[in-house]
Amino acid sequence: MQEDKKQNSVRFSRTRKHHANETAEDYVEAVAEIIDASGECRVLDLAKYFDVSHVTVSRIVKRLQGEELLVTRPYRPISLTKQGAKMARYAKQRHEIVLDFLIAIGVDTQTAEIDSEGIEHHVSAKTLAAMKRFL
Amino acid sequence: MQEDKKQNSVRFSRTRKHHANETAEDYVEAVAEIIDASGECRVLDLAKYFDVSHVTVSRIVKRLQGEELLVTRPYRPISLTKQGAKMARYAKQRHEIVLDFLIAIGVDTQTAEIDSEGIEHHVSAKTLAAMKRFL
DNA sequence: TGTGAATTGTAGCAATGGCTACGGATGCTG
DNA sequence: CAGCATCCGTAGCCATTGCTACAATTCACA
Repeated sequence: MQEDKKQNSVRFSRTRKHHANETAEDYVEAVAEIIDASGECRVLDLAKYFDVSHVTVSRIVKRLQGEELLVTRPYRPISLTKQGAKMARYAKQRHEIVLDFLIAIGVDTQTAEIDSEGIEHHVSAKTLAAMKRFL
Repeated sequence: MQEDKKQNSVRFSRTRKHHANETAEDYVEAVAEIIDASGECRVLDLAKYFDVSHVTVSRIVKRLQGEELLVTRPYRPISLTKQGAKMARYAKQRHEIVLDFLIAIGVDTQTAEIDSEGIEHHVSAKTLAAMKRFL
């Protein structure tokens, strides 16, 4: 019973906290991507990227700045901290492996792109390794 | 640009709403599992299952009753509606396919159990089909 | 340079899902 | 059948992520 409980507490990790992590990963990855593509990243770029209002982006950016994942000043572009860049690299790598893996097992590219976005946050190191072996 | 925006709105489906769906699926699946295992499902059973407080369960159960996924009365056991049972069957099936698939690509059972919980909600019909073909 | 468009921030609302503290129901057991 | 333990509901707090409406800032161009 105790073991079951412990196991579930891992399996169903507390939602709010877990999702905040996913958001952080999505945002740093997007910031890296946007800077890479266009030279700088603004609040509105992220709003378009995630298809949410600029207000939502603004608030999340503020939170992530507090977590020292990115840096910005009012009305200024957004850049990643060292820590944020590290997270972005890791997220991107994981994302690419999941994407390539889905394509490798026969999922069409567009579906693979959609699904990999959702899946990537739930893939442990071990599963990621298994996907790499498969590729 | 419009196309990109549209695509992203699918890829990054609005979090709150999406997560509410995940919660619903997790709960109906758990209710089905608990009833199957012990004959009835109580609030506390779900609280132990998800390792959250009974208060959280109570509120979510109320919401899901409003969505006609399950039925209960104060201080009484919880059962699934027809619609809830259907969702539970679908979720269970999808869960099992993802779990078996992860094991098939070489992930150890325990890790597969953890990861499949998170992954299952993000697997489209097409990806699920690809996993089935692989098995 | 000044003014208007575009961008970003702030205020404040809702929904969801965490929690503790406390009170009411239920039901077992002496 | 009385009382106590267990179960469950309510009140009320917080955090996160949506939103609209409005205010402030920046920037380009006339």
